[in-house]
Amino acid sequence: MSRLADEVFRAIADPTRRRMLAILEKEELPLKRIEARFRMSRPAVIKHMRVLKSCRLVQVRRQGRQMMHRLNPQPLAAVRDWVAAFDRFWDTHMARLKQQVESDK
Amino acid sequence: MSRLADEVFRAIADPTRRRMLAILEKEELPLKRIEARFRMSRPAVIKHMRVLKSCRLVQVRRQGRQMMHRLNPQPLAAVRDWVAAFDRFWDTHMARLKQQVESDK
DNA sequence: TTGACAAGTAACCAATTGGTTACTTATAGT
DNA sequence: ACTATAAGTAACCAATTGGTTACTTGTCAA
Repeated sequence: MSRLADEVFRAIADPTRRRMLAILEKEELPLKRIEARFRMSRPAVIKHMRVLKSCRLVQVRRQGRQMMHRLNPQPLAAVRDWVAAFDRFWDTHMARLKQQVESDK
Repeated sequence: MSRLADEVFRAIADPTRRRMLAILEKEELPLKRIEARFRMSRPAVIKHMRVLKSCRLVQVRRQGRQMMHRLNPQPLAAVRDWVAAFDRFWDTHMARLKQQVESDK
């Protein structure tokens, strides 16, 4: 598994960071607007954003003295794909169970 | 978000635990067979399994003196669903982009 | 050019995490 | 009853994590 995928799994492990992504899903926001939504200091928010940026889940552009943060869901594809593999496992097992039930008739 | 979902996100954040799930995807295994696949002590493996069990990703049954471990992918549904919400975001943005491109013609 | 404001760094701290070695418990087989 | 084997706990440790306060940097606007 790629180093970036590892980072994404780590990034979304924290509930605060998941909330941050959910907030950015609705709109692009400057740091101070994000900050206002959390009961923690700015440095704490900045650290979380650093984690999200380093795995490309959040992208930033400067606008005057504000840093606009926007969501980039693309790296989540790694998570989606990883989970999907287990869906197939699930299906297989359901099929086996069904087969067993059938043969018991 | 539910306490169990939080635990699942934490559980799959660790690459070792993801590998363990991948191994159990293929077959139900006793601890010592799992242990044999990792270069770490038994207590370390047991601790990882404890995390996986506490969020129901792994279920255990006794068979003689062995503890058989099997995968239960069901809790991963929380992750699948959470990621799926962002797929919709992605689609929306792609649609907006397309619309923009269209109107530029 | 100075004042105000947004963003960011530095240094620190307590709690959690992922690992270790040494020891214990439980079950099977002779 | 004894021995070997599988699983598990206890106690510890270093590194990482998620937070803090105090201070710095960068940009706009008067």
